[in-house]
Amino acid sequence: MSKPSLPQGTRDFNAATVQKRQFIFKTIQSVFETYGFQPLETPAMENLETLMGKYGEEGDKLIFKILNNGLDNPQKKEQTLEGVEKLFAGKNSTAITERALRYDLTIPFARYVAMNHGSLNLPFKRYQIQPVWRADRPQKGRYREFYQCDADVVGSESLLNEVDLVAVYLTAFQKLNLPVEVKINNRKILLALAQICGGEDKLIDLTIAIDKLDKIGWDKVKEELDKKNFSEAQQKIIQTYLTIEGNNTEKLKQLTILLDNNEMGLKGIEEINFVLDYHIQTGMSKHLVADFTLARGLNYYTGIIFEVKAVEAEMGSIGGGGRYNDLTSLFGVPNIAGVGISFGVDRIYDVMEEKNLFPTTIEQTTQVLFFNLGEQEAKAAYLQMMSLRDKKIACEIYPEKSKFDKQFKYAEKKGIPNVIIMGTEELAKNECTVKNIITGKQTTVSLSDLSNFEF
RNA sequence: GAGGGCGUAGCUCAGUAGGUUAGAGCGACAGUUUGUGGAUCUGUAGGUCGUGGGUUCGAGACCCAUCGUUCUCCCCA
Repeated sequence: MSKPSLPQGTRDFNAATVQKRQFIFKTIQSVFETYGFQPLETPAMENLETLMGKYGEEGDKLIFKILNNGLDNPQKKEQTLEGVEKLFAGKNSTAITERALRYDLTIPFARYVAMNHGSLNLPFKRYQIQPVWRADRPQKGRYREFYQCDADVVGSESLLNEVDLVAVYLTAFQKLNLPVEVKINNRKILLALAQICGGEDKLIDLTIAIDKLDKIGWDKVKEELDKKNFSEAQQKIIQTYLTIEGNNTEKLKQLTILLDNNEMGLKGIEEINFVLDYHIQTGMSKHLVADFTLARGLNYYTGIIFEVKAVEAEMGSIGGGGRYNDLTSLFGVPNIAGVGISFGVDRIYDVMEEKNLFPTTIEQTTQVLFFNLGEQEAKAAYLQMMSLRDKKIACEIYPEKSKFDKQFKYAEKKGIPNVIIMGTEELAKNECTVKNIITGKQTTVSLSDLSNFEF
């Protein structure tokens, strides 16, 4: 028998880790609810067709596909072999796989909205906290199974939603005590830049090149632009665009000049201004940074886009989102606009752990351990324990009659602060001994008073 | 998809230019202590050196393959 192991990129979570993760989940969830979002859960698997083509070419490759059952059925051998042929031709085959694990929460949500739009009360605000799976190669801050916490609003084009979602981000991270910066940009601005530099069809090439700036530097970006046939004049504009600096107001002013009254661009700038202006009022604008190099890969975004970065941490983005004006049309229901954000809990956990930001109080364990000193003693102790449990005090009894040494060590390792000793001596007097193993203080308590004892 | 690092006891690692019975610390277990733990001391258990080939008189060490893991790039949370 080989050693047991875990699939690549997946993890087990021990008690301490689960409690810390729960802390993050609960914090985010409570913020979502405070802002009027309601929960939704969708299945771990979707029809492959629902997911394919929604995340770009790269994204499609990272979808975990589920092998169909019954492929060994001899009667279907022909179909199966044909399916395999299709796979080798680079196509998907429903004969081999027709289901896949969810890749994010946004597309399943869009699918849900498309299926239920008749009965939804628009604008519809939902949040969703579930794991997603990606067949990516694991590395730091990157797993094959990880949680996302999404909040989306559909059926409203108002920028007030963007304003609100920024507030959700900043409120949640403030509660988590994790300093962050929310970067904001607008796909309309990127589109405007593309229009100025050779046409809208250049948008994708442009965003890919722009996105790489902080990683590879301008010279390499220029090389990419050369390859994609951007002219010198166009490159000049792009370079100016990328080197815009200053505070948000200054940056937007410079951008306005650069984009030279491009209608789309002005619209984009106006939208960012709207959001910034609202948050000057709330005092949150100091955590908001207009960043025109922000592009975001998911190609369904059409308006404002966000990305959250932990301040002073070696970690990719810990959240992202944006506006998608026609996501449900992919599922045959046009004209439902939406905007949403996502929290990457696993990365948030990693950053908080690295920076030691978890409150010490969240690791909870048993409060009282009853020693087991024999059959009669254990039976008497059990009764006392049940009355403490009624008072919501977490207790347990050591299941075997063992030496003190062993029972003490168990309590110590599990971090149980109190032990109760009920042996023959104590029972004879209807008492028990309560010992705090941290302070070493020992108290004799009569059994009738035990349920009122302050541990 | 491309490229690098690492796989030796439950854990963290050592193992010198290939040489006999592969080591340490921590942990575990037992005793010192029939009902008062954390300390000390003593003792015990635990490894087909990831797996499979190859080179060699001889491989934990060298070579090849394979699996696992980790990191970087691509891309992303």
